Amino acid sequence: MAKGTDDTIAVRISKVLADRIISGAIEPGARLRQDHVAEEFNTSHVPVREAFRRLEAQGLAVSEPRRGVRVAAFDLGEVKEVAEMRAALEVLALRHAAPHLTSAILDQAEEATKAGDKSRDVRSWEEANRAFHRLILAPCGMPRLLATIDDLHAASARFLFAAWRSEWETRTDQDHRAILAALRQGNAESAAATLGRHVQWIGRKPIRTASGATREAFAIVG
Amino acid sequence: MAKGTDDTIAVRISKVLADRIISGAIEPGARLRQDHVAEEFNTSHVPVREAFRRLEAQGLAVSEPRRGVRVAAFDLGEVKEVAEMRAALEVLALRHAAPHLTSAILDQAEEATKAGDKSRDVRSWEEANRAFHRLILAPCGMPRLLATIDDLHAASARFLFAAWRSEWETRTDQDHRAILAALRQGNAESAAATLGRHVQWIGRKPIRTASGATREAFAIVG
DNA sequence: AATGCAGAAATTATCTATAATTTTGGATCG
DNA sequence: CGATCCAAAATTATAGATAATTTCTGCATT
Repeated sequence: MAKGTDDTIAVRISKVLADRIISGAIEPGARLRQDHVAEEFNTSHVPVREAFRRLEAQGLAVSEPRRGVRVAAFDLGEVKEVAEMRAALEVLALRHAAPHLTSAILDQAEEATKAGDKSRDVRSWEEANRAFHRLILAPCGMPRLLATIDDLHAASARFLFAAWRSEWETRTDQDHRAILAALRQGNAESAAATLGRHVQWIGRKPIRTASGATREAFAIVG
Repeated sequence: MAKGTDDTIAVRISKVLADRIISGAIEPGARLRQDHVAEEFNTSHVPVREAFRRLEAQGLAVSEPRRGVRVAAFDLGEVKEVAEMRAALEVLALRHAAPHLTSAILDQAEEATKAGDKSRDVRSWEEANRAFHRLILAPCGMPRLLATIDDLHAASARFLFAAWRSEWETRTDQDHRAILAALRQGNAESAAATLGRHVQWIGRKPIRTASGATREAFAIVG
């Protein structure tokens, strides 16, 4: 992964901050103070502000004019919303990608699935899962659609990490295998239908809050 | 239309530029020079750069690091892509909005349809059409989905204005009426199906290029 | 005539400084 | 004791200036 030495400073900052927000290192609702960030990266606040605009566009931060920018909050409603948007858009992408899928690509996707099944922590499972989806969708050749899906995946990952902060139980992903089987048989519609259901699978999990009470956490697990 | 006096300057600039790009006042591929824009708006270039980031996020501009930003180009492929994304997402939004639609809203939507049918120029037709879609979709209560659909509408409008720069023939929108009728009968699925087909209706039109040759122009007409 | 190089001009990216706004802490008053 | 208001501090927004990069232009060379 090229760390983009030719990237502008603003892009580099936005990538680092995006990673922190997604991983949960910065809490939802936390303020992002431009001077603090600027100091950390040894820059002025101007590129920091541009980085904030990028995060805003991705839906990872929200800004109120003259009141600063803070990490976007999210609730069960947004988890559902993202799941449904992903279902609609990934199905569309897969329908267009299917004719261009080679067995080489499908083999790679199978490898990604196996890697996910073997993962012993959320982070590597998420990475493998994202790789699977990207592999089978990328050949659709629709850049705008893929960019939108990427942003939704970032949001999904955030929900996931918020719920399964550390514990993770390995599980074999039957959906991924069913999708691959259907694609190998040239049955794009069946694959798309499974994918549509798959990404709407919302996992539930009780987590302990800081105050000691327990509440349910939700995340897209597909 | 609140011109947002409390908006930040960057937001104001981005709105004006977005309007120019959508209307075709600035050609696709044209460079956006920050100092020139800054001079025009009597500001420094810093808010201009932030405005550029916003346009980029909306897909109206593309930027290459250290080489500046230019108005995004588009081709038939992207017109189709946007049409399909709109179909997928607007159908989703309508399914969620349907239970919350009141007859008052549907009446307003019918007014918008009539206004569109009476329009004698592209600009006012587009405005009425957008109002119709927004009215029936907004009650879905999914802010992220609505924001994405808005961006797609902006892109659609751009395609439309590029093709039908001035001439426009009035026509009665049967699809809008069919959608409203289905919604009034509580048949959300039928309305959604019609909407899905409706926004994928791509108009074709021969236009004369600067060099005198004719080529086909395409636009989403729904 | 085409190609390549050098210097100039233009443009972008960043930094430092200033102005404006909001938040906060504390003192005063009801 | 609590609410309100004012002043100080913190933070954001913008401006003006500087450094670095790219693009342009003209001239020399093949």
